[in-house]
Amino acid sequence: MGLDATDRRILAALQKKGRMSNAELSDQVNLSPSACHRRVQRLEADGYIRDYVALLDARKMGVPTTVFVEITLQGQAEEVLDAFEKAVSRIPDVLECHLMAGTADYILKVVAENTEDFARIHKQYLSRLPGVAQMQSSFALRTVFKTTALPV
Amino acid sequence: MGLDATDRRILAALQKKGRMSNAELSDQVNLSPSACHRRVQRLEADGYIRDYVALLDARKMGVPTTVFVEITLQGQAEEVLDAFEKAVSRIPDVLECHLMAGTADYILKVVAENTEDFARIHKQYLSRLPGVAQMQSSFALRTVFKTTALPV
DNA sequence: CGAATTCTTGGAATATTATCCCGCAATTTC
DNA sequence: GAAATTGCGGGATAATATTCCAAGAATTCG
Repeated sequence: MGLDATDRRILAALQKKGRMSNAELSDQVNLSPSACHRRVQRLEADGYIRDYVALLDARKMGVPTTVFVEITLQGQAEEVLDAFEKAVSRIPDVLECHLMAGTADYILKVVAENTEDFARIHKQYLSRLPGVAQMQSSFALRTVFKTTALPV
Repeated sequence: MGLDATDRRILAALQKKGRMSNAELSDQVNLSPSACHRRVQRLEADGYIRDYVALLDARKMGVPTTVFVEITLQGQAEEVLDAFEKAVSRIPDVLECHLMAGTADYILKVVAENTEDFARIHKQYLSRLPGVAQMQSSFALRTVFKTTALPV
């Protein structure tokens, strides 16, 4: 893959703390600042690091509720899927959309203020999605944990 | 909630590009650099911004496969749940764990290299989780989209 | 085995950026 | 209406990123 142990340590560190200063990072991976900086630039240029983002607190932002929505479409013609995906991608409350194996269905991850707010999202967006045969929503009572850090 | 329109613009921008320089950010939100910086510090201190992280490319990192695992436990005694959650949180390939409403079950989001690798994860970790009555794994064929950005 | 090439390193110089301090203006409070 | 509070912009300074260069290790090739 082209990653040595030092690269992996860099990636592991930046996955946890993306705004770590280069000096601190170079310290953690036992490299001089300039060598470390070069590696980070390479990892960015080669696409291992896709982005740096701020993660917000869902509770503080007023969307503490996560809902998983399983959707079965009426058919699997490509146009049906395309139209569905295009429509889904415009819903701001949907954070993830996965095409699943098996019967042609999707899983969406949706965030909402609460149950009522999800009802609004359902009415306003989900119920209007094209090509839907069946929809089943499952509420998360509590997020036990959640990370964006891939195993390195 | 204590957030005005400028705060929201700051949060929206940092959710997309967490390493934006303060000068660039202040420009986007029509604020002087110093005022903008002060707001960011407040948003961090008040916990609206939880973290800055680097997002890695799952494909490049060799884990292009996402699997959702639904788990039903044998009982809902608190000790059973605690033991289960504690054990799950030690599996590096599990990125998310949610306690779901309804029958006491969980949804896990797992990443793997491929189907075989998921078999390894299943054998090595999932099959050994305590208190499990039933487990059903669903493979994602394709991630249509995925974002960490909450609606602001 | 040795020379040449390539690759990666560390340190120093420079440019960029973050951070803090100050005075000012607007709004609120009494 | 005066005092206090809040948020602003500009400027000084400290921290940080970024680039350049020469030297050392690893690899290739004759």
